[in-house]
Amino acid sequence: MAKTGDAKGRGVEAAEGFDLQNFLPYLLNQAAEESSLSFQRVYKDRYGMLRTEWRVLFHLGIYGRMTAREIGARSKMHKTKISRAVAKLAERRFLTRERDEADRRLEYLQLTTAGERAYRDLRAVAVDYDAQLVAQFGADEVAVLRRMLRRLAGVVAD
Amino acid sequence: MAKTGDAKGRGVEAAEGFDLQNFLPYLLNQAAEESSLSFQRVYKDRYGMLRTEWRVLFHLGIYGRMTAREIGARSKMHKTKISRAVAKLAERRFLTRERDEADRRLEYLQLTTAGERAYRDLRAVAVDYDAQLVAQFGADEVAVLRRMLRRLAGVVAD
DNA sequence: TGTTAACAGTTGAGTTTGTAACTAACAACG
DNA sequence: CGTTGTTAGTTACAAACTCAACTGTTAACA
Repeated sequence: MAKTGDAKGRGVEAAEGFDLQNFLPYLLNQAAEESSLSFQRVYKDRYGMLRTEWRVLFHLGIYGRMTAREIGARSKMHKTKISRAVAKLAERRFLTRERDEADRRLEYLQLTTAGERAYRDLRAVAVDYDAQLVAQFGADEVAVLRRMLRRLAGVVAD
Repeated sequence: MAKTGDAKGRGVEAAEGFDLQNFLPYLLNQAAEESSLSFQRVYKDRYGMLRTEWRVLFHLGIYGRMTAREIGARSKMHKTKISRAVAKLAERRFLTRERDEADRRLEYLQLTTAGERAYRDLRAVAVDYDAQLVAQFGADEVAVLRRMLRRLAGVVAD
């Protein structure tokens, strides 16, 4: 009963009512990409960092000394990405690696002074940027948004 | 006045109150990635498609015959990604390419019967999956979410 | 018209990512 | 102890992405 009269001109049953712009995975990706752009420019241009790298930097900046495994557990990033990000950050002297002598598989990562400086700098940018993103909505709306996103992201605790 | 007494144990000023889990670009990425996973498994396992490919497929399925340029304008995907996705879909006989004789730079893309079949199959999965994602929230909440995401994605009209 | 700019789409080189296999170390249990 | 399994982290290779340069075509306008 759908009005699919003009299959040529209008596309295959647009009338069946599937809207890509409302498909959550697609919509989330679009929003995520768009909202990452400006911040990406900063960490990329200012520090030559990749997304994985600022994430590792922030994890260490926020939560302090921890192992790659813990970063993986918190962020759900794959361990190879973390491994490579850590290698780059270490090379740039943004963090130090310290072997755990009790369990020599583990390596504790910690920001150096330079790493902390970079973290604080980027954190300030992030705070401003987030505020700017949030400013276009009401506080209650933002609370709803954050709660739903956390749920969709599968964040249980922290 | 922030209680940063245990810099070693707690990390660098967690007290300054920056929470990665609330930073919108990060949170959006987490939610987007997580929510894409199940659907990705379907188009990947069932059709060996990449994300760009199902997107192109859906654009043609929903909106009908159009050029690569139009797909790019709607989806904000880079033209090289689209070019390669189109090449793959054409190779699999999911779409046909037709040169515009009035402006020979343009090429109209259109799904074949096989392409349409794949589109309908995946659309059905997408509809179910979206419903399932949405089911865990209230209808009003979802409306708020979608509106905010569209805004963040920079969707003006359509 | 002839020249220059702009546009649609493709290709190639270098970079980043994903997958699987790998090393090194610990754990469990006979 | 010694075998087997598991874990933390790395590496190798292939797939995918990015960016810039390219082809072919149309538009602008002197």
